[in-house]
Amino acid sequence: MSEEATTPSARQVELLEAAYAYALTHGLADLSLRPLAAAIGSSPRVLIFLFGSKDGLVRALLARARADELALLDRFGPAGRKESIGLVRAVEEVWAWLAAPEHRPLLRLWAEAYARSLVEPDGAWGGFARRTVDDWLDALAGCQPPAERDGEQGTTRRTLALAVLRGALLDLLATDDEARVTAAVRQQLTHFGGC
Amino acid sequence: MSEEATTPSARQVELLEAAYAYALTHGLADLSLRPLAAAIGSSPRVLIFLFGSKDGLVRALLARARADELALLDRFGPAGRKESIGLVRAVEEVWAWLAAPEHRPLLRLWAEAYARSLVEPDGAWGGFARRTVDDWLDALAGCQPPAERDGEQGTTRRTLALAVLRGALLDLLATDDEARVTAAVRQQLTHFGGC
DNA sequence: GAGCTACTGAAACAGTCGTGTCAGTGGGCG
DNA sequence: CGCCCACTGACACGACTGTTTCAGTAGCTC
Repeated sequence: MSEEATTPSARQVELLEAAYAYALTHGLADLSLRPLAAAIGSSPRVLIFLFGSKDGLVRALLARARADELALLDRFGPAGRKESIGLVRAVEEVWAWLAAPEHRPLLRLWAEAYARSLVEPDGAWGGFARRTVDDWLDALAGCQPPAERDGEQGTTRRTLALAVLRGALLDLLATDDEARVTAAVRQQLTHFGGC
Repeated sequence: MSEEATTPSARQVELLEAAYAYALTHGLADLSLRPLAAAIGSSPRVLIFLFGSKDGLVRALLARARADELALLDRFGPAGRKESIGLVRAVEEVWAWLAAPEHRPLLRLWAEAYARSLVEPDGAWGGFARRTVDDWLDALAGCQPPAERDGEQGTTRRTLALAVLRGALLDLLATDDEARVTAAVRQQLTHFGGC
């Protein structure tokens, strides 16, 4: 049914991983087959052969990035967990991950893909932003106690939590001022629980 | 001193305005001179002549977009105002503007430029994200009462306000779910003032 | 009228893009 | 051995890209 339902071959995942590392430092916007192939020790011919087309490669790269994202989310909000940790602790822990300098490249790539998918909803980028919002809202919902999770107020609270995380991340990526931005997130957490 | 300190000619601002309208609907990422020129009734030759290069044109377009942004900010936080309206009201009013459907294209363009300037800080896009964060923080500072404005807590509060606005905007652009996102912003406002 | 400035059209330049063609390689398995 | 299959190199195709060259044209001032 899908155009690429076949299990990826060993060589395919090897090249995808190399291309992913390349994309993390060079960005996806002006990604070009020839420079990429030269950098990862391959050739445009092979990339086209393995991924079908450049669009296919980009789709694979976006899926790869999303896998990293989902792996992060799984650490905090495994939907079927016994006891939920609550939104406050979830935001706290997620922010620690987002603010870590070693994750900057991935988050820049994420921002790039997100923005691009807003401008042109069709093609390889299509739906990335939408998908990522749903991923995160679901994960945050998994962190809320059941009583809070359902109902309008629960939706509102996790939407707000996501907004704070995303907005703070944008600020951090632009200014690199971790002290100021982290202080803002902390400020939110103190007001978020009580009241 | 600057490479383009000359006052823009009438024809230049006319074409810039047309190109700006084009960029608002088509995005900046894969902007190309020939299709753009054809759409606005000009020619690649003329665009190069008037703006020096494609980079010059992109820079002019980004400056044009920033002008729109600064015009918005001026409406809320004119730095030398007699009485400050406070962060809560500022966020409230700014959000009303951001959530208006007719501003969607501008905000998509903004997100695109922001993300791109994160990935490649050099070139025409360079520094856009950084500049825009400073613009907004300054504007929000202008809305805070003087006693709150200075000091660490004031900085933290306006950083948080900006993060909520930006994060909510990202959500809105991706999901178009104005009711949910606006509810989240409102929720924040009730907690923001009191406590 | 001459001369200057601002703008414009047509065509071509060198380069890069994604992709297709054709001919192989090497290894596992019958 | 021979066959197949995943993979690969060299190369060319056509369609773009930003930019340049050359040759203007309108309008203004002197």
